[in-house]
Amino acid sequence: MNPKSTKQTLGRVVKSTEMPDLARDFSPAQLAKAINAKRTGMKLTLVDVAAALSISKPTLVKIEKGDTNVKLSNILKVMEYLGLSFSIISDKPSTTHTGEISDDEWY
Amino acid sequence: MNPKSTKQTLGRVVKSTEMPDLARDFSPAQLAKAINAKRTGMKLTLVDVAAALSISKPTLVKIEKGDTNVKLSNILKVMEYLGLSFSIISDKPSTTHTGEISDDEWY
DNA sequence: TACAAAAGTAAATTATAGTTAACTTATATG
DNA sequence: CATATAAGTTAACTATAATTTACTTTTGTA
Repeated sequence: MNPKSTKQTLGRVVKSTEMPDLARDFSPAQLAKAINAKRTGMKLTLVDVAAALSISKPTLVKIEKGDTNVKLSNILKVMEYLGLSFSIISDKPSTTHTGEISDDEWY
Repeated sequence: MNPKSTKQTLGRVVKSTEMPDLARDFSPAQLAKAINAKRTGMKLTLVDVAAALSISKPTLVKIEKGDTNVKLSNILKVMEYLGLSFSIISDKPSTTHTGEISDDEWY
């Protein structure tokens, strides 16, 4: 029941390639899914994107499989092209200081 | 005036190595700064971290200089070790759908 | 200011990511 | 089904990231 590849929405079953929940904690697999979902959602082929960014198809495939043995620069190219970006999260909930800031207590 | 390396906080000037504003739009330079700020804030040396993660010091330096010609796996090792993580952002503000989801309109 | 520890750089070598080209499944769609 | 288009894989090769070692520079501190 409830396989990841289908979703019930107001009685209508939606088969996807669905956008992963980007609020979740980061994982390479999640990034891969987001990239693949974006690309397919935009109706672009692997060859389209690879050619547009001057990267090879095998590299794009690696990225969409969640392989982390890939240069960051290539991943960023793809993300930017598809309209994805990162934000950086710090474990310790950043304390939203209004008061004094000692020189190295922020972390 | 207002150089990036100092900050006025309730009359006290704080020289840093300051945690970058993680809410800002992502850039490799920002990531580099966050990593360097975390490491130094935690009083760890380049050698400490490099040794703990079995990566070389020159690679760590590249990462902290914002060089993107580095494997994602190495960056993720460092980030995890220091308690940093990514979240993935989609350009188009994700429409917070409650209603119908057509099969490829999410992007 | 001298000493130590950390930061950062450089060059030579090794490991491996990335490329190209060709091929093999898959997925549509006429 | 037959054909086409995209996805995904493979192998040989090239480009370059990563490592090691050693050195230079910076920074902090007794």
